[in-house]
Amino acid sequence: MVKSSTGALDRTFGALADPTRRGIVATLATGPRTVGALADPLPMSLVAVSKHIGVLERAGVVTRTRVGRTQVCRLRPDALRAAAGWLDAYREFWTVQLDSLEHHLREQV
Amino acid sequence: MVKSSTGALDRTFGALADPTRRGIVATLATGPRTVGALADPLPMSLVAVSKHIGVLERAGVVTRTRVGRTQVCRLRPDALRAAAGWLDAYREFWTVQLDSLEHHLREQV
DNA sequence: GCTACTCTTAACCATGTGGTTAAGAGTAGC
DNA sequence: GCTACTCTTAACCACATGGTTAAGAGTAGC
Repeated sequence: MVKSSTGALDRTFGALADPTRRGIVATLATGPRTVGALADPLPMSLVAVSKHIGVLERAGVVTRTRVGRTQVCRLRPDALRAAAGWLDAYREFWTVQLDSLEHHLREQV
Repeated sequence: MVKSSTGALDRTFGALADPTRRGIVATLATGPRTVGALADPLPMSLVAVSKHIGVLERAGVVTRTRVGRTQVCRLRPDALRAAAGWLDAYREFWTVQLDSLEHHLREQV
């Protein structure tokens, strides 16, 4: 089925739903890397890593720029910030709301 | 291919990668709802909503408990907190790191 | 220009998502 | 017990993900 409203948050959360891609994000947070440098420690082919980077790129989490014959990846903060912003709206829930859940459970006894 | 290490974060971020499910989370943040109440305003079948809830449930974001002949859904904060915690590690990046990126770009001129 | 290096594209396969309809399982209430 | 209500399971379809290998595109450097 065709996905009608594939928004930015969809792609961002989707991109983070994989340990390999979260690892790439963690690495890039320490500085830019080439595709090869990112792929080197990973237990999969370069092609697979390139495709993971493609998912991160489409999600706006990463940019690729050609430098000589290498492709340098950098982290873009915007998408990650948006995802964190969405979750922030529920920060209140898992602090305040926990108390009222506890309260509710006590009432059930 | 079989997914070997499908961790909790994988499922949590994956669950949030859909606007319908994020909407369900937003609704449940205001209080528990039955499956029917969640499905009512949504432009899709009850079955589709039930499957979305299944994804949220497997991700640990939501619990379902039978009450009479209805099924009541509640938000569980743990999974969301873990996802927000992961993103928090990069909060520094999109504030501090932005300055050094700017600095880097100026150096390139 | 030839070769080597780096990476992407193409083709393929298995699985999960995202939806449908149809049928089944539990519970409420007369 | 029968019926109505609420929800899940089963079967199906189309598409994206997550991996593979093989082949192609750009660039560097002799």
